[in-house]
Amino acid sequence: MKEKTRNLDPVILLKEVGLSPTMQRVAILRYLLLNRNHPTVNMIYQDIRRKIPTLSKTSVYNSLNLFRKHNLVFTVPTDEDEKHYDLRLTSHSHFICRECRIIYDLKLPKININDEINGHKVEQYDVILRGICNKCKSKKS
Amino acid sequence: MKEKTRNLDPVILLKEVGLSPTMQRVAILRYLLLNRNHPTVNMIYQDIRRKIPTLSKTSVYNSLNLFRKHNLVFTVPTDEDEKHYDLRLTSHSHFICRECRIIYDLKLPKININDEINGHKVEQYDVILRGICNKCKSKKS
DNA sequence: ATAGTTGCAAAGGCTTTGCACCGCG
DNA sequence: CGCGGTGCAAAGCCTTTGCAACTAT
Repeated sequence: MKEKTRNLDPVILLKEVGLSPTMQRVAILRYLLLNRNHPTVNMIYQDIRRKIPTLSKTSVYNSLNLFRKHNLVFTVPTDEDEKHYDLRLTSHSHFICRECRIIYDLKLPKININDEINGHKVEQYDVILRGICNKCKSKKS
Repeated sequence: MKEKTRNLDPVILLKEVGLSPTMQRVAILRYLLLNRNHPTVNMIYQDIRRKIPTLSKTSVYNSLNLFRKHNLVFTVPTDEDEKHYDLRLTSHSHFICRECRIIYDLKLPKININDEINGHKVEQYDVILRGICNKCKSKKS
């Protein structure tokens, strides 16, 4: 089975869902395309501000919430206060290190989920693994 | 394979992990034992306040954070702002309705996760399903 | 003109922190 | 007395909202 390939140009992605590709939006979406690091609003803001010094945090929030409505980005379900954003161009799981809090992408064998479970209509699922990542493990020894 | 049965007495549970069973802590833990509804701090607070009117929200926070440190309770990874608490006496998954935001427990076939993936030490995993629950589905029709 | 965007400032909401008080060994 | 636990008040953050200025069609 082949993953559907999607266009990786932020401008085209935005147009596809009917959003005007403003400088800010393109920059934010491009950041997400280039940095697959599940960033927080602040990480995105701090980075793009170097190129667009007038960028406001509000616009980052606005854009990301818009992107979410259009299923361009998703949030990684964590138990942290800050939201972490994710593109999901391919289906994958996440490993969260309880030491350094870094979120790693993981390719797990797909699990079979019915479209309907206990009468609930299932649209999406996430698998989150937790533990100690390899870097933190070696730091300790 | 049999699930390990655990004592369901809040006092004993607290003592087992070395926490003194104060009135507040017992009440909070008992609430979680009796109400498997993935409550927020506020839900717990509002309920117990009826019996212990002097209870403070701070104490609810203090207790729950303590319980978490001792692995008595966990938080359900959602993308909401309020944390939802869960006991996990048995391993189960969660279904979150994107309409009413209710979190349902789900018994899914266990998935096989290695203790180590990509060099990361896996200690725990969560499966979160999302969609529309049966109640909200029928409301719409 | 008109609708859509941006960004500052303020508000809102959840959680943590500081600290005084209380109770119990 | 000393220690742990509680709870009020305040602070801290993340996020949203209100709104005025701006842009582009």
